[in-house]
Amino acid sequence: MKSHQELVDRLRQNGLRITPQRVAILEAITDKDGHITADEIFARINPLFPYVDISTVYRTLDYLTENGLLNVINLGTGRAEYELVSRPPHHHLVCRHCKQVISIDGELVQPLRDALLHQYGFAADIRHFAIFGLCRACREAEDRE
Amino acid sequence: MKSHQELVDRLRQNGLRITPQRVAILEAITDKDGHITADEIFARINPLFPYVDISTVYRTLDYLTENGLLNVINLGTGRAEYELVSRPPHHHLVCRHCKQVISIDGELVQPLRDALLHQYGFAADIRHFAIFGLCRACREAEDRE
DNA sequence: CTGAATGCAAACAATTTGCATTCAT
DNA sequence: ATGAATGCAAATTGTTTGCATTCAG
Repeated sequence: MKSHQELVDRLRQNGLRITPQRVAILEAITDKDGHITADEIFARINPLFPYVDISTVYRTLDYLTENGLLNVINLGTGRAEYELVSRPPHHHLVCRHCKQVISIDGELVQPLRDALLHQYGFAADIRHFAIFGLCRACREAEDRE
Repeated sequence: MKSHQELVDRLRQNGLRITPQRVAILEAITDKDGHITADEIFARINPLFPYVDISTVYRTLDYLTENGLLNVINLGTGRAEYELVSRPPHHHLVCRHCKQVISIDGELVQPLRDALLHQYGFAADIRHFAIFGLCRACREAEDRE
């Protein structure tokens, strides 16, 4: 659980510009503490700062991603999800039936990462790992049919 | 390498309707032999059958997916990719820098699948596996900076 | 013949862009 | 003061939908 203040400090340290919009957006992200979409951020911010435009949200998300504060994840929902880089390593199991996203920790995936690195020279990004499939509940429901 | 004829036969067997559009779309998919996007299909078909509409392409892709002939993959490119279910199990390594997609075979991932199934009851879809990261070339280029 | 599939045009949703204005440094 | 960031409106891109017409079975 990182406060947005720490992140603002980090922006400042890197010589990046700090604007009220950026602070508000970081706040929305740290509040949610997980992955969040652009329009979710917009929805949270809008009541408090009605003048902030959705395009600013997108631009800021790009900016924060480029500067290493955020990761983008694409979970096949049709909209990009953003999360703090600082979150502990974990992965996403996306149920293709109920669309539920289960977070699991990074350990399980370590052997696979090693294998990919050795055999393909591919450095799997430990934070962009999305695994699609069927969760237990949906699998059981499907068997019952 | 599956001919589109086999697939048309399969449609027929399942009592699904066969139209010239559907045949053309299947043909485009088997020709490409890999993953393909809706507009790629459209681009291939259009010169030959100019009357085929992009909406028909999308509807057909949905239809073929629902009926188990195709898989949808979302590789974070902003557009959905489709591929034949009949392709041997494999996965996609997506380079977040050069956007290259590397296909690897299914073996490597087997241990992880087993672990997910046992520990989380999650049946990872062996065909929808997308792994994001940095390919060798881009990693080396980045180190050099 | 009958319902399913198509073409067309129009609607949508997510995201991006051009440009004049405002603001952080 | 100067270039970067913003708001606004409009454009783009990928995808979906309503509806009258056509076609496969």
